[in-house]
Amino acid sequence: MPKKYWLMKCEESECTFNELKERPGSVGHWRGVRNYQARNFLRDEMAKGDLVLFYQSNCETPGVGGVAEIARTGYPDPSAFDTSSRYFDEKSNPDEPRWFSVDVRWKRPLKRFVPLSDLKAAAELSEMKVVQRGQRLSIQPVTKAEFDLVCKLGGRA
DNA sequence: GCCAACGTTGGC
DNA sequence: GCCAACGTTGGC
Repeated sequence: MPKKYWLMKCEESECTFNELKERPGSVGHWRGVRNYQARNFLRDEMAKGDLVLFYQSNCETPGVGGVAEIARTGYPDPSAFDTSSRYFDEKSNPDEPRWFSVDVRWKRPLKRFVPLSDLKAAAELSEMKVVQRGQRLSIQPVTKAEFDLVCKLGGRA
Protein backbone atom coordinates (compact mmCIF):
# COMPACT_ATOMS: atom_id res chain seq x y z
CA MET A 1 0.00 0.00 0.00
CA PRO A 2 1.56 3.30 -1.03
CA LYS A 3 1.92 5.97 1.58
CA LYS A 4 -0.87 8.49 1.76
CA TYR A 5 -0.78 12.17 2.59
CA TRP A 6 -3.16 14.24 4.66
CA LEU A 7 -3.84 17.67 5.95
CA MET A 8 -5.18 17.83 9.48
CA LYS A 9 -6.59 20.97 10.99
CA CYS A 10 -6.10 21.84 14.60
CA GLU A 11 -7.46 24.89 16.32
CA GLU A 12 -4.83 27.09 17.82
CA SER A 13 -6.46 26.73 21.22
CA GLU A 14 -5.92 22.96 21.05
CA CYS A 15 -2.26 22.89 20.10
CA THR A 16 0.39 25.38 19.14
CA PHE A 17 3.40 24.83 16.98
CA ASN A 18 5.67 26.42 19.52
CA GLU A 19 4.75 23.72 22.01
CA LEU A 20 5.32 20.99 19.47
CA LYS A 21 8.66 22.43 18.38
CA GLU A 22 9.99 21.81 21.84
CA ARG A 23 8.84 18.22 21.83
CA PRO A 24 10.11 16.45 18.73
CA GLY A 25 8.73 12.94 18.49
CA SER A 26 5.88 13.67 20.85
CA VAL A 27 2.64 11.86 20.19
CA GLY A 28 -0.73 13.53 20.09
CA HIS A 29 -4.11 11.88 20.39
CA TRP A 30 -6.41 13.15 17.72
CA ARG A 31 -9.75 13.43 19.48
CA GLY A 32 -13.05 15.09 18.99
CA VAL A 33 -13.66 14.75 15.25
CA ARG A 34 -17.44 14.79 14.89
CA ASN A 35 -17.88 14.81 11.17
CA TYR A 36 -18.68 11.63 9.29
CA GLN A 37 -16.51 12.27 6.28
CA ALA A 38 -13.50 12.99 8.47
CA ARG A 39 -14.42 10.01 10.66
CA ASN A 40 -14.27 7.73 7.65
CA PHE A 41 -10.74 8.89 6.87
CA LEU A 42 -9.67 8.25 10.46
CA ARG A 43 -11.33 4.87 10.64
CA ASP A 44 -10.77 3.46 7.19
CA GLU A 45 -8.15 5.27 5.21
CA MET A 46 -5.24 6.27 7.36
CA ALA A 47 -2.29 3.95 7.70
CA LYS A 48 0.67 3.95 10.03
CA GLY A 49 3.42 6.04 8.52
CA ASP A 50 1.16 8.24 6.42
CA LEU A 51 2.42 11.81 6.44
CA VAL A 52 0.41 14.74 7.68
CA LEU A 53 0.55 18.45 7.03
CA PHE A 54 -0.24 20.02 10.36
CA TYR A 55 -2.56 22.95 9.83
CA GLN A 56 -3.56 25.51 12.39
CA SER A 57 -6.99 27.06 12.06
CA ASN A 58 -9.06 29.64 13.88
CA CYS A 59 -6.18 31.95 14.56
CA GLU A 60 -4.69 35.20 13.37
CA THR A 61 -2.65 33.57 10.62
CA PRO A 62 -3.90 30.12 9.66
CA GLY A 63 -1.51 27.84 7.82
CA VAL A 64 0.76 24.82 7.81
CA GLY A 65 3.49 24.76 10.43
CA GLY A 66 4.88 21.28 10.40
CA VAL A 67 4.84 17.65 9.45
CA ALA A 68 3.57 14.70 11.46
CA GLU A 69 3.01 11.06 10.79
CA ILE A 70 0.29 8.62 11.72
CA ALA A 71 1.58 6.67 14.70
CA ARG A 72 -1.52 4.65 15.51
CA THR A 73 -4.47 4.04 13.24
CA GLY A 74 -8.15 4.37 13.87
CA TYR A 75 -9.49 3.33 17.25
CA PRO A 76 -12.69 4.37 19.02
CA ASP A 77 -12.49 7.94 20.28
CA PRO A 78 -12.53 7.76 24.09
CA SER A 79 -13.76 11.33 24.40
CA ALA A 80 -17.11 10.33 22.92
CA PHE A 81 -17.81 8.24 26.05
CA ASP A 82 -16.36 10.70 28.55
CA THR A 83 -19.14 12.73 30.12
CA SER A 84 -16.62 15.30 31.30
CA SER A 85 -15.28 15.90 27.81
CA ARG A 86 -16.48 18.71 25.62
CA TYR A 87 -16.62 16.08 22.89
CA PHE A 88 -18.94 13.75 24.79
CA ASP A 89 -21.63 12.30 22.54
CA GLU A 90 -24.56 10.85 24.43
CA LYS A 91 -25.71 8.96 21.39
CA SER A 92 -22.40 7.19 21.01
CA ASN A 93 -22.24 3.59 22.17
CA PRO A 94 -19.00 1.76 23.10
CA ASP A 95 -20.33 -1.43 21.56
CA GLU A 96 -20.80 0.32 18.28
CA PRO A 97 -18.37 3.22 18.25
CA ARG A 98 -19.37 6.12 16.12
CA TRP A 99 -16.28 8.32 16.39
CA PHE A 100 -12.64 7.45 15.92
CA SER A 101 -9.21 8.71 16.88
CA VAL A 102 -5.73 8.34 15.53
CA ASP A 103 -2.43 9.16 17.18
CA VAL A 104 0.05 11.37 15.36
CA ARG A 105 3.74 11.78 15.97
CA TRP A 106 5.18 15.23 15.54
CA LYS A 107 8.09 14.99 13.12
CA ARG A 108 9.43 18.44 12.45
CA PRO A 109 8.40 22.03 12.10
CA LEU A 110 8.76 23.64 8.71
CA LYS A 111 11.61 26.12 8.57
CA ARG A 112 9.11 28.69 7.53
CA PHE A 113 5.43 28.71 8.47
CA VAL A 114 3.33 28.49 5.30
CA PRO A 115 0.30 30.75 5.69
CA LEU A 116 -2.97 29.99 3.99
CA SER A 117 -2.44 33.03 1.77
CA ASP A 118 0.66 31.35 0.30
CA LEU A 119 -1.26 28.15 -0.33
CA LYS A 120 -3.89 30.17 -2.14
CA ALA A 121 -1.26 31.97 -4.18
CA ALA A 122 0.22 28.74 -5.55
CA ALA A 123 -1.56 27.73 -8.75
CA GLU A 124 -0.46 24.11 -8.28
CA LEU A 125 -2.36 23.97 -4.99
CA SER A 126 -5.70 25.24 -6.26
CA GLU A 127 -7.22 21.77 -5.97
CA MET A 128 -6.49 21.52 -2.28
CA LYS A 129 -9.66 21.60 -0.25
CA VAL A 130 -8.15 23.89 2.32
CA VAL A 131 -7.89 26.77 -0.14
CA GLN A 132 -11.45 26.39 -1.34
CA ARG A 133 -14.06 28.71 0.02
CA GLY A 134 -16.45 27.23 2.52
CA GLN A 135 -14.56 23.97 2.79
CA ARG A 136 -14.58 23.04 6.46
CA LEU A 137 -13.51 19.43 6.44
CA SER A 138 -10.95 19.06 9.22
CA ILE A 139 -9.15 16.09 7.71
CA GLN A 140 -8.36 16.19 4.04
CA PRO A 141 -6.45 13.93 1.71
CA VAL A 142 -3.69 15.67 -0.24
CA THR A 143 -1.61 14.40 -3.14
CA LYS A 144 2.09 13.68 -2.86
CA ALA A 145 2.78 16.57 -5.22
CA GLU A 146 0.80 18.93 -3.00
CA PHE A 147 2.48 17.59 0.12
CA ASP A 148 5.92 18.01 -1.40
CA LEU A 149 5.22 21.52 -2.62
CA VAL A 150 3.91 22.69 0.73
CA CYS A 151 7.07 21.31 2.36
CA LYS A 152 9.13 23.11 -0.23
CA LEU A 153 7.31 26.38 0.42
CA GLY A 154 8.13 25.75 4.05
CA GLY A 155 11.82 25.65 3.27
CA ARG A 156 12.30 21.92 3.23
CA ALA A 157 11.43 19.61 0.38
C1' DG B 1 -17.54 40.16 15.63
C1' DC B 2 -19.46 39.14 11.07
C1' DC B 3 -21.20 36.06 8.04
C1' DA B 4 -20.94 32.57 4.16
C1' DA B 5 -20.99 27.88 3.64
C1' DC B 6 -21.96 23.72 5.12
C1' DG B 7 -23.73 19.71 8.16
C1' DT B 8 -27.31 18.05 11.15
C1' DT B 9 -31.78 17.80 13.10
C1' DG B 10 -36.49 17.13 13.22
C1' DG B 11 -41.33 18.14 11.73
C1' DC B 12 -44.21 16.82 8.28
C1' DG C 1 -37.56 11.70 1.98
C1' DC C 2 -38.02 16.79 1.75
C1' DC C 3 -36.52 20.94 3.48
C1' DA C 4 -36.50 24.81 6.89
C1' DA C 5 -34.29 25.93 10.99
C1' DC C 6 -30.49 25.77 13.54
C1' DG C 7 -25.59 25.12 14.94
C1' DT C 8 -20.75 25.10 13.69
C1' DT C 9 -16.59 26.18 11.18
C1' DG C 10 -13.30 29.23 10.15
C1' DG C 11 -11.54 33.05 7.16
C1' DC C 12 -11.59 37.77 7.29
